[in-house]
Amino acid sequence: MPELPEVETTRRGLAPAMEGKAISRVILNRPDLRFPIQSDFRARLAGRTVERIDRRAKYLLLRLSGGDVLVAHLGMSGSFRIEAARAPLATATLYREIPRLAAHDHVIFEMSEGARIVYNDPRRFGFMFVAADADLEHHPRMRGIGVEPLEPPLEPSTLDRLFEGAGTSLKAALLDQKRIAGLGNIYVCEALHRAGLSPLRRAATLSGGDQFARTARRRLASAICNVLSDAIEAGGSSLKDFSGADGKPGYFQHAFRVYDREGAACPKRGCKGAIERVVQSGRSTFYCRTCQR
DNA sequence: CGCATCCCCTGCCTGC
DNA sequence: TGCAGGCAGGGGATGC
Repeated sequence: MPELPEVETTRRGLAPAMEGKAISRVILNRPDLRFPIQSDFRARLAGRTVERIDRRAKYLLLRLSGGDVLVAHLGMSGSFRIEAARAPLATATLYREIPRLAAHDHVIFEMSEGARIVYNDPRRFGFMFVAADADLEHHPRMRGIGVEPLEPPLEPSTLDRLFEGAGTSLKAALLDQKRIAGLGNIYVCEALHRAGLSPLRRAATLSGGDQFARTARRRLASAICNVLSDAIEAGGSSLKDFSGADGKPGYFQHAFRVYDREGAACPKRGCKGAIERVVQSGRSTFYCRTCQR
């Protein structure tokens, strides 16, 4: 589910529920997600105020008072939901209301004002950890992450540098988080179709000074920025069950031009081709061989 | 070093 | 209806 637009949608949904508010307690329903959860995870969060929520690549960064940062990655199936504070019962409360747990609710953040932020992740490819904010850029999981494609907007000259000497396919190069951060399988396929470039082409053919490469870089840089901003504006893509933390599903999946559209007519005006599915480095690629060269 | 392959895990869909 | 197999938005480890 979550590529850059979905993570950004999640960030925007969580911000009003968490920023400026304190975490009173953290509940762990299992000792691990993708990786074991740090033994001091709960203690380092309790009582801290979430000062700001940022995004880097596909990571959410919750900056905490006291100099720590909570880093969360949603993997393939992770999502957050907000359960608003319940109104206090009018008369004496005879029981403590137990919130309903859904399957795969692994981590719950209780906020001081009563709201609960629930992390759900069926496949458990997601993970979280707490780190000192000052060391974050040296952290093994954060080190080496590539450029952010939107802020500032990706430049053709950056693509020139990133693809120089790359022996791999354009598709694989764009999926590589060490080059550009935040693209995943959907948005790479969509960006390449918008740019009219074949995912099978060698990435290095976009580097250098010849006319084709210069044009291709310009088209690709624009296509990447445009598809990501369009998707963010649509609240991301909801394939199965993704929804932003506010509970609203995204609707960018209706704007897919190639992803998961094998056999459909190519949507490009005037193109008579059809969308094909091929496998590259073990993952599906959708493209039109007629207009993507 | 770069690249392909396999693997982690659960759920859903297809075909038999 | 049940079951096996394939596939899924990510990315880390391994081996060539």
